[in-house]
Amino acid sequence: MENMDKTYDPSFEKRIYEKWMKNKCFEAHVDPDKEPFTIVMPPPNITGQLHMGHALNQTVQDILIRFKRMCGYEALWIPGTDHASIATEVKIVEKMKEEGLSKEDVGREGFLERAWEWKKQYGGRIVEQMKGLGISCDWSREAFTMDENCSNAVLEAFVKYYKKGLIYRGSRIINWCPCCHTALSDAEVEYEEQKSNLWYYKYPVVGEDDAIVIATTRPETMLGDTAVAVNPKDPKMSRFIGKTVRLPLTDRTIPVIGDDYCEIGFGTGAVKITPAHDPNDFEVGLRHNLPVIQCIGEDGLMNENAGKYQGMDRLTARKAIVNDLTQLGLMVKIEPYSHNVGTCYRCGETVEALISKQWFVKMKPLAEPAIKAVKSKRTEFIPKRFEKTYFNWMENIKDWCISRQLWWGHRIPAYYCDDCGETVVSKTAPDKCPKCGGHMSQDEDVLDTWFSSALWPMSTLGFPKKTKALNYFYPTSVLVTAYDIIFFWVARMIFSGLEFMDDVPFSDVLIHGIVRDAQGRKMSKSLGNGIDPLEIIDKYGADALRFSLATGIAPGSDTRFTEGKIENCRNFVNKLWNASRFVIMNIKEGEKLEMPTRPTGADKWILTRLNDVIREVTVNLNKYEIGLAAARLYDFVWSEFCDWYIEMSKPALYSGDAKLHEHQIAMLVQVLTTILKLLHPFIPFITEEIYSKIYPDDILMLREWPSFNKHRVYRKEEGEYEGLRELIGAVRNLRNEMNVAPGKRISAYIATSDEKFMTSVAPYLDKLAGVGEIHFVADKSEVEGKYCAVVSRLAELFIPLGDLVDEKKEIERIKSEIAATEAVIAKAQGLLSNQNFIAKAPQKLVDGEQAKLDAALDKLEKLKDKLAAYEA
RNA sequence: GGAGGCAUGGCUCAGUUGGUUAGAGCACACGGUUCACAUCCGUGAGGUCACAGGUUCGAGUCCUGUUGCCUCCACCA
Repeated sequence: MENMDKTYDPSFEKRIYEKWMKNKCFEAHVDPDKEPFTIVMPPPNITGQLHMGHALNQTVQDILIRFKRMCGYEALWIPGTDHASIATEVKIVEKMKEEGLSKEDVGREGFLERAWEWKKQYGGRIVEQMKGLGISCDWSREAFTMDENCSNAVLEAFVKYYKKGLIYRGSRIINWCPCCHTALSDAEVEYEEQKSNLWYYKYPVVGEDDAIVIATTRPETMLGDTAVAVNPKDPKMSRFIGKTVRLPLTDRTIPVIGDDYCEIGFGTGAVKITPAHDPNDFEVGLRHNLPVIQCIGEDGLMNENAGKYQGMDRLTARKAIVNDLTQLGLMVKIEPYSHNVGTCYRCGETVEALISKQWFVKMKPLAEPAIKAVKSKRTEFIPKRFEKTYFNWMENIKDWCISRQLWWGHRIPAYYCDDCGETVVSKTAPDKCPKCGGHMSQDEDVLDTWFSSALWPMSTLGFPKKTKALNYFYPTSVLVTAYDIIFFWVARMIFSGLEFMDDVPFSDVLIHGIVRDAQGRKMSKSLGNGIDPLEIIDKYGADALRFSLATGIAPGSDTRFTEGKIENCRNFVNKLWNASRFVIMNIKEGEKLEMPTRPTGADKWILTRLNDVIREVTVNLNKYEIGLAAARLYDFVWSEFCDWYIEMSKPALYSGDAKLHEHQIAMLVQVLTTILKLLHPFIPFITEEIYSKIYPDDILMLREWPSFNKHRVYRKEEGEYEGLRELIGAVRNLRNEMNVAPGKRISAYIATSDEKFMTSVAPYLDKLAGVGEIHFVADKSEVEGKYCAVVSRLAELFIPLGDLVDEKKEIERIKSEIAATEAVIAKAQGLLSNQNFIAKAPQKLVDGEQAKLDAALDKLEKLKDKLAAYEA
């Protein structure tokens, strides 16, 4: 048949992808006769290009979706990209900076034009990258978080939440990034440990010759202090309560209050309270009705409340204040101190706690059903331990700040009257104020990017429209994502789904790990250790990349990407290529390739093994144990199909007997095509390519998944051939140890209880162990001259090696085998003499031990005979 | 402070509900070029499964404790 190149070259991948696209293989449709299986892709940010994490994430999803599609589900995988409000805006601002432009220079309109241009460029590139990976998503449904339908979903959600009182606008203390110039949600703040100091200084008590020492890591916020708190139960400090202290560097005095927020025994026993710049202090301020004085502005600079420090940035002001306090003799001591500082997850700038008027989602009422949904297993996490993380977050959740002072994103559908200040929240802009008829202006801010992501499983299926697709495909089957966005995304999708669809967005959440570098470090831009999936695809092919990502992964665990692993997987793919090449080049014109009705012993062995593989791979894929499934296939294809079955097929193929040949090639084709199907979800390109060489008019990805066939399981033959493999291994070992030339064929005397079987496998002994000539004997007494013996459960082989036999070596070999056999006997006897074992262990195991013991005793006897013969 | 994970040959990892002699890849040693594949084939060496207890007929696997590494959450100034 058709020639295949000697070495696997993945350049056919593009052609195969086009074939799938042309045949609309990825498209799914509402089909009431079939059960849907749906995945929505976590939309990659349009900030740049795909990294290994995306490749892993998408490989996992593609494996699942291809598997389920072959299993007969109406399998829908919806692709898309995320506008990534803040992340993209940061990138665009950076790029504009290179041109010497700022956001203000180009204005809102101009900026948005640039953003859409960016989306077109990077979003398009990402799609091309995804196609290169071979993923089978339905591109006709490709979505973008800011396309028309997703935007409608956002409007619908915002307005509905607002009408229910679940969205409100208010002045609260929020996280502010002075660099991105926007509010952030709690989830968007990352804490990192920084070395700093703890400054101790005095606040003099008014009217007394006394002072309270406070300690702080942020002296610059003292200008916003409105109280000093001590614990009322603290015997040393409670006397200060009700007194007033002078706030140094200002002309203000502030009260000393009692509040158990101040912990006894910690620090100096007193803590300065700055409600405007610390969330805890803000709470204390509310309890004591303290004024709020903001001294740091949104630009990160000291403001008009900072007196002479006005205009300084935070760190400069800190130095100046420390200096001034020292000059005044108020500084007591400075200690080195490391503590966690909140930073912006996008730009890394230290975030500032500020009081600001923002929009919030009230979380408690939404969290409650979301917790219930997971507790009642409507949604399950795999692995389960992540449910704990989820509960912990949901149970301690605070209101979600959703407004961002950015331009790229969904503009908040709130309108304020220029005249009377009336607020209207509506999907469409009101022409005039319903109260006073004045002009209404839309809120300048946009929504947190995660607000739209939270609606993704619905909005991609048509929500807010009640589409047939939404009805059929929702709730989706499984969400596949890394553990780092459980809070950002997974949790928020769950409460949004429950709120708007009255149902969870997905039944399962499959959490995978992150891809690390060879040293186990996180791949990151700053370390420069990222590996570009595209380069790997260029060098090794997408299949090799996919297989290396799928091998050895376990739910929830990180994985390392190493050059060695990718090479190994490329070699595996090459192995499959060559095995297929062997099969295909041996197909003769006109041969029937259907499954033969009368399998031989070796056929029965491989069919039994194959059926076990089908069962295990299917079970593991259903359990999301992708790594186990991949490893099982790897081992089976390489060590059983290639190393044994193909080798065993050669005598028949080269026999010159046309009937034998046809039977053998049909078997090979049948086993191979089953293997291709099983491997297809993992390495779709090469399997499709090979399949097309056998069945040019067919498409593998649309074929049915193999099922376990109990009529093709032959345990007897399986056992016999496993025995044969052992025996051949033992002969090979002997040949090696005795330095028999690899090409040299040897003869053997065989003592066996099953002469018929041993006769039937004679060709294999010849081909695989170089035993060209066999003579059956009753026992060793019939063997003349020097020989070595191989004892196995099937037979005893006596191999005359003439002068090659080194008696001393042979005696050593026998002795070590006796020792090994005795160890087996000792263990089995130990177990079998233990009454508890007999009574409590499963019968199958007891029988197994007994059989093992009998075989070992028999073997030992023969070995001992042999040894005695030598030593005599 | 709270929660979770990991610890298996030189390296990277498998090992599912406890049950043969704990597996694989890489690396290593020895041997191999006609007949699919040197991106290959055969053989071999290498492990007290972190440590200490416990449960069990039986523990790499379950429980308790110890040590070391890692992650997430909280953020007490």
